[in-house]
Amino acid sequence: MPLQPVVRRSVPDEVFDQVLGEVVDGGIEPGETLPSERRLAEVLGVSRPAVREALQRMAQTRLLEVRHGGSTTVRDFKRFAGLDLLPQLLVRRGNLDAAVARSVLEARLAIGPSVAALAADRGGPALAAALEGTVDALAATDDDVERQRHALTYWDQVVDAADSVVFRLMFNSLRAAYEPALEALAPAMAEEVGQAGAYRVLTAAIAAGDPDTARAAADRVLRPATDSLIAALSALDLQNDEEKHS
Amino acid sequence: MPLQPVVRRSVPDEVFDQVLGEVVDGGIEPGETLPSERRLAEVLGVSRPAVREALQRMAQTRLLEVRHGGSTTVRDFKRFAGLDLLPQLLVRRGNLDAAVARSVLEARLAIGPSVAALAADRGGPALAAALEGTVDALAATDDDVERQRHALTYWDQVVDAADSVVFRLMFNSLRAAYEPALEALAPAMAEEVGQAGAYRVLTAAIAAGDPDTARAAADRVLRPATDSLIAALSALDLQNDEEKHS
DNA sequence: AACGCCAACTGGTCATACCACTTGACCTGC
DNA sequence: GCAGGTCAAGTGGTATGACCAGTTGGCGTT
Repeated sequence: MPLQPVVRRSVPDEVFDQVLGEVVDGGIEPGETLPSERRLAEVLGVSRPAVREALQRMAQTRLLEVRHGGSTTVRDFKRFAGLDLLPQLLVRRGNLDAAVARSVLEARLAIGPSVAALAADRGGPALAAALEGTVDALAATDDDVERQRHALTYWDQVVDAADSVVFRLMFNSLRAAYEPALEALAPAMAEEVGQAGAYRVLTAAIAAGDPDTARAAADRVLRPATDSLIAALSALDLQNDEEKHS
Repeated sequence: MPLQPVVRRSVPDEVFDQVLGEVVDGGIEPGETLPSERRLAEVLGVSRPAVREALQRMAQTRLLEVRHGGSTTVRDFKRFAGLDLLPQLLVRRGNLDAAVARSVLEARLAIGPSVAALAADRGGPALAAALEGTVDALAATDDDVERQRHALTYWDQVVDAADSVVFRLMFNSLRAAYEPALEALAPAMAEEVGQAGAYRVLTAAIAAGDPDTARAAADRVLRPATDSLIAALSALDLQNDEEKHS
């Protein structure tokens, strides 16, 4: 087995994860109050600053409402959590959540073509050369993990060219959720990143400054793997349901 | 003037904002190291735990890289920041950033129709009734602020029906950026939220379970205000440029 | 019964001490 | 001279205890 970097989990990290689990898995309903910081510190066997740091981080993502002098209440994460929570929802307790994964694929398919269209509209000649270089690199390797990285680089360049802060931030959030599982997903994504030709067509459309063609080409890059993965996820889901009922 | 709730800014909040400003405005380049926690505490005249809390919160949003024993370095927020940073980018130092606002409008126009299509595909009969009720409420008031709130509720219901975690989280993030400025934006959005008819067409398409029609109808709801606002922002931008050069 | 005060509890902040880790200079042995 | 190990200094990580500041609810007064 290949050597892995040791994971060093700090105390606040641990507390954060535990409280997050309670909130996300419904152990504490929205509107309920959390135990006081002192009490939590006592129960968890850690110092109050450690608890405090975890709760403040959670408050920053709008999952808690902390009131000076009053109690700390849990908010409805489905209504208030931002996209930065995606990594924690995508893989919970070490398992991939099929419904979340499906929605990631759907979002990718919905947004990618729009970004490509914007890039076609705004990208200059330098962009085309850069994209071609990335596709060349993608085509030059046989390793699926490497190919995925090149594909990520490719989309990174497209997003840059789209010159949209919002899409850039969305891309960053999605990448943060995706990258940790990149190696595990290599077989599943092999179909997509193996199609260098589709990327070349997209590159040509972007280089030509043709938004509509670029949109369609991006769809052709993303759709096949999206469809087959969603089908696979559905099958997995049915299977899990059967196991539960047996 | 109407009484306003007092804003209570905690010490870590203040530190967070200051450091964030340095990072976002380029006062500290990516890769550079931050002063040590003790040093920062001394310079800012606050305690180390306060500094620590601010830095940890910043690290959670991937804007800093904190290494135990080593130094804390600044990361490139353009590459790593998630969508949750949007509120702070949209309005910086009290001013609306035109480029960011434009990208919000673009993203809204690109994503809204896709979400509507998903909702049409997945929504049941209960959804149609709920949406109609919201449009009725929207049509029943003359106050632009109230109308905006109803429009938000409308989209909230659509996003719910789309049954997609990712789009839900994106919507939450966008709303978090949008709501604080809701009152200021009332005149700008009046054009859109005044068109109850367009919402009714969209509602009918969703109720009919027709994704393609819903997509087109959503586009018609969002596009007019999007186009005119982007035009207004461009004019504003040119004007600012002229002021700079004069 | 209504009001106002106050004690108890909550989060907010600070100072300080010590632990754990990284770094780089220095020193050793070859 | 240089590869190796050693160690001190500096960094972030954690804990403790104290006190400030705001909220809440009960209890007494009116």
